[in-house]
Amino acid sequence: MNYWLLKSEPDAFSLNDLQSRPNQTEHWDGVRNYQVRNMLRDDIKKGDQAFFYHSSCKVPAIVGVVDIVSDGYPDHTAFDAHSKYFDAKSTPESPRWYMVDVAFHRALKREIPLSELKQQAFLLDSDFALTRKGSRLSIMPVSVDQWRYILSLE
DNA sequence: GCCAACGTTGGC
DNA sequence: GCCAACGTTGGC
Repeated sequence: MNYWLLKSEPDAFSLNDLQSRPNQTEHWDGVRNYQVRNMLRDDIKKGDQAFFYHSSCKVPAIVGVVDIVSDGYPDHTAFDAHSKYFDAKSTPESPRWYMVDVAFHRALKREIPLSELKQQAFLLDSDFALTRKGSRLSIMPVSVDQWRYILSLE
């Protein structure tokens, strides 16, 4: 079992939005970055867990935990000419983009802001991807030790 | 294959 | 709104 961090802009899709969905489940679609695509296609598996991170907002922070409830499968929004995620170069026969399904697990007892994570020597020393300079990936791996450490800050 | 131009992300 | 850091595109 592996751990991840998923970024989302709360104005577009927040943890509360996920909790409000039918079955508290949603497709994690629209990823159009090859490095993240590879993770979705090859590495992220049903049964994994991920932090839900709010980005591009007043207080960027880890706000909750979600369950990965599917393996990666082709992102069908790429096939839909009306979708903003349409990509003519991705076809059902040869899909270019992938997604997984995620389910609400729980909200953290308190939000853990990025500013606080940046002050944690353990995370800096262990090369935590979120606080790494220039890191812009919308999905990133979290080690078991990092996962437990962050939960201990709750 | 290089690299300039452009677009995007996301913290501040 | 600014801007640093990346990623992508396309001419050559």
